[in-house]
Amino acid sequence: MNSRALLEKDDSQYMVNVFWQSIPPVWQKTRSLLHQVAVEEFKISVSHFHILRRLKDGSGSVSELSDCMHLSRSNISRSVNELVQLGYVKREPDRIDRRNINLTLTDEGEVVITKMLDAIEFRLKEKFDCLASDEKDEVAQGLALLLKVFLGREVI
Amino acid sequence: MNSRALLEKDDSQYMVNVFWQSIPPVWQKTRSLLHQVAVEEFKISVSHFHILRRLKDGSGSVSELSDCMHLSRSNISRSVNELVQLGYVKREPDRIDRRNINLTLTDEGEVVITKMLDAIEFRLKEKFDCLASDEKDEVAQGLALLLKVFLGREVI
DNA sequence: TATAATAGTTATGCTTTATAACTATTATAA
DNA sequence: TTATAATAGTTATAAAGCATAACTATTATA
Repeated sequence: MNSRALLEKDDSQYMVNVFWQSIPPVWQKTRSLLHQVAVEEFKISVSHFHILRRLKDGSGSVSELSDCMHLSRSNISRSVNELVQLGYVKREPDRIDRRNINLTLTDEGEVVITKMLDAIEFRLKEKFDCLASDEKDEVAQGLALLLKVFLGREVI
Repeated sequence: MNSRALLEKDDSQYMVNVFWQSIPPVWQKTRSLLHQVAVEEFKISVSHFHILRRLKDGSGSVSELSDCMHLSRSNISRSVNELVQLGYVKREPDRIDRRNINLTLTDEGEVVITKMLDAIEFRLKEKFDCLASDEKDEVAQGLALLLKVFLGREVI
């Protein structure tokens, strides 16, 4: 089917169609991928994986994680506790404001999340390498725009 | 930042970055939207919503839903049971192969899922209407390619 | 200084999901 | 044909995920 023709006919209706056909299945596939790596290979939950992933780029707090992951603080708190017991995360109370507890990865946590991200990247690259260079560009531009319109955020 | 420059440097690495930055947040936003409409407005679960959405385009079975939704048959079976009790879905045993039970929407189910999809479409269009026409085109093309490379499927 | 706000934790229960055991029906292979 | 396997669906059970509310400790503010 010629998407151009449809776009000219009713842009937004077509967008909605494309949205339903792509976003949910792509996410399901992604979630299944994360599940394979996190749960089956590394024996932690997908939620744990996301926490480690966020902490990889620097430190964080329960509240910050709660905000960006859209989960309640109580759940993050419990998950963090489990990650601490696994030896992947350490808590360090802030000396200035003692309400804050800073979360950082341990060396072991760093190793584990790096391995997991590598495993996932490997599989993602396998998929993306099937695309021509200009097609990759199109996907990247499309996703960047989607992010902008959906969340008012730019790709860094 | 100039994405073009990055693309020329290392296409797939950049793709993976874009992927992590866009897909999970976009999906979280989407899920939150579905939750608002399905759970808060229409008092059914997001999973129920997806079942009704699949059944809207024709009939289906527990196994088919299980496959495409990546959920176990037992869960689909229970969910379908709840939807039957709500009066949104009806079961019709197949006369040829009596193992199969055909699932279709009732009139009420049809009305409800149509209302829900309209509500969601309204909000999606609100977002997409902020894009210029050529930008919509870019998003649609990007998502179509993503679908193709990710799931080997074409947008209909 | 009393009150409110913030950060985090713990306790509880509901929802979602997976696994396993089961029935009923149809396909297949000896 | 008959015994076995495969398929479709259901039910039971338990585990994981998640939200709400109640709580402690600390800091801000009125």
